Amino acid sequence: MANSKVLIIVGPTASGKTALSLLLAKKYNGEIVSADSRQIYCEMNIGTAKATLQQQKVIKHHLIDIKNPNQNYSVGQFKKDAIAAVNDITSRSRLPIVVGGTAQYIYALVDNWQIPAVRADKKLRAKIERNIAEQGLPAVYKKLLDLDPEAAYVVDPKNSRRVVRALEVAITTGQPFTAQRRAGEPLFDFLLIGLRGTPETLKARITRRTRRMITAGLVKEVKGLLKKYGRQQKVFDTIGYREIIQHLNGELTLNQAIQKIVINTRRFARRQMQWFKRDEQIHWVNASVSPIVPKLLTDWLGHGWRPLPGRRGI
RNA sequence: GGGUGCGUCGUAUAGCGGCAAUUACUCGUGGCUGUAAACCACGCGGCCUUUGGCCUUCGGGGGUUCGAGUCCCUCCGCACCCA
Repeated sequence: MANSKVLIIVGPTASGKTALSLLLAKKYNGEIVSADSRQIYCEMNIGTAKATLQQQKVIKHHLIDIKNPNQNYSVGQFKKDAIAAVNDITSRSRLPIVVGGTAQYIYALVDNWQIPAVRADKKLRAKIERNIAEQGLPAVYKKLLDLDPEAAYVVDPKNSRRVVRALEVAITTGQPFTAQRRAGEPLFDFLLIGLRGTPETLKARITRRTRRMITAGLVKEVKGLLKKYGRQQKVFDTIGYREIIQHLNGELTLNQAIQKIVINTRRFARRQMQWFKRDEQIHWVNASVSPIVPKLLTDWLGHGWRPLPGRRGI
């Protein structure tokens, strides 16, 4: 299984990952596995910049629209689902192409994170959070260190979410959290391609894409979601959705909301790059028309794989 | 024309005469193992021999004072009120 080839395409939002993945999937007989924490959700289409239904008809997509907005999802679940999808695609002699901007998901797969097999426990988390509110975060952090001294080196004492999770794992399993989170042997033969552009290009693309989303009916999409699921869903804390919700609440004009979406998307893109820029195995490409890509793929795939005829200009 | 108020870091703000000057956001750097489009930390006038030192700052100019972002005068700009 470790010999199975898996192509990974990463990059910040609006860098052109979708377009590139569609081209490569066509040319190399591939199927796409989305590694995107928001495209997981049904009915969030415009704001998450999903491939269109038309495109999904041509190229099979996995891990898109697998949850409703009122359901939770997580890295651990993603890792399982992604492995299953990759194996399924490989078994049909097609090339799995994992595409996405959720770096945590990407690296859970690529670095084979051994994620503690403890699901989010709402009640336990609520209880720990109550303790934090009553006794303060430092006191709760001390409790964690009692159960898991090694956590001092790994868990950020100021980040209550991380403390809550570490405690949740330690309490549930009776084992230290830090003993359970390791990286494993590589699962597949990965090739990582990273898409990036100059900050100016990216900014222009983001601005253009945001306008296109509005034209495509983002406000209507958000209205429909709110009507169906209420306002409280965690997923609605998503760029493009939360600003439109603020607009619908009367807190922002539509233009202000659009501006905020653009700004927040740019910040998001920068944060995404935090992960990717320190990964030395990524082959960086500046635009989806780069001639380097076919060469990389040919070298990596070897002779077993023949590009399908046609399709120039990748 | 008369009166009042206001001009402080990219923006918005704090600043009873001892201040390189508050807070928030933006911005920058970094972290992240089942919430990750989330969450968290640090930095943000300049220079240096950087647990410290030096220089330049709070619309412009002048004054009072050992000492002024803070008080006084004046000019410029903005806002509002009366004409």
